[in-house]
Amino acid sequence: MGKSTHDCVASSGVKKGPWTPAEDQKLLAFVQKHGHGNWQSLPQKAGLQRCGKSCRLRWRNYLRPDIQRGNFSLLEDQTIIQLHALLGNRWSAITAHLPKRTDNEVKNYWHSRLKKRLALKGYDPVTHKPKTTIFGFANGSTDDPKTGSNLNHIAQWESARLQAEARYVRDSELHKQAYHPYYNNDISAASSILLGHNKDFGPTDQLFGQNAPQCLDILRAWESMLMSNYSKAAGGQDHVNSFGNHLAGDFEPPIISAISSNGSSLMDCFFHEPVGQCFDENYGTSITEPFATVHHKNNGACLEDFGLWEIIMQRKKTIV
DNA sequence: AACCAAGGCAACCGCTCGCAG
DNA sequence: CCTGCGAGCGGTTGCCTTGGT
Repeated sequence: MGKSTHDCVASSGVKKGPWTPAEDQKLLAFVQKHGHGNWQSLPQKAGLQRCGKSCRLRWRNYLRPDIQRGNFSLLEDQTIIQLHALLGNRWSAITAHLPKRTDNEVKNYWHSRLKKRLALKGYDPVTHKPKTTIFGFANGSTDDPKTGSNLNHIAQWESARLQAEARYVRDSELHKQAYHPYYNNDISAASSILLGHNKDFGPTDQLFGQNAPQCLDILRAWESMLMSNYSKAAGGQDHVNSFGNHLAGDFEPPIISAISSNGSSLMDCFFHEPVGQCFDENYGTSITEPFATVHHKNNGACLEDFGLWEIIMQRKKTIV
């Protein structure tokens, strides 16, 4: 397409650079009174020596009344990180979940803070995978103590990614449904339905019909795979997961134990725990504990081994 | 106090998309 | 279908501030 005719050009009378308070006041007053309408014609009408594009940016990124300025909260940090893992550099899509922030602000914040923070923790800010190969431990080196600590982080990262995905889909797909477990914040019911624990609801597909949330689809597929692996493992035979990683035949997914012992499941963990606990500085507690348990109890098996990563990457293409 | 480097952030640039004619 | 225009988006730039020496 090339350069559009409306692009700001260095023609005479068009000012560039930082906006002055007087210019801000002119733009603000005009938009509040008339609306912005056509940005190209706005500068002339408002008496500004700026191009329309510059006016639009100034309004969107600074003057809009619904913008919240100031420090980002922990929750906002985590939301951005999780959504970036899911969506990549799609700042407008990410910002859609932070209604009081601008895409420019989120983008700047990512580049100046969050990216570095991830790097410090040993994650590639682009792929959100650990910089040290994620597959190292899956190649038979599960007894490496260094790997063990990585596993914990990986598991936490995966869970947070999934949670972001769940929230993303939930927000976009379910918010208009009047009667729905999620809509009513009855997450436990939703997860129970998926696991067939709640006899008050029919099968998942009957309940959701064609509006079945895809995040749940992912979890369902994952748990299905887990069950499948477990059933094979219970037979005492070694098996190989979808990544071709070898799993010892005597491993016992603790998720199974959790379901049978107290009726809750990994699904419950995903939806019950507040996002704010996912990435505390010390990677301490929270939703990720079940995964840590997975690691400890199963001699190094992790989400990767259960094929969740593969499912997410496949689903990511269809959801976004 | 002066200088310098690094970081943060507002603004710009160039490209793509959607839509109307 | 093609073209041009307006709007939106993501990458980049460059100025300003801050902190260290």
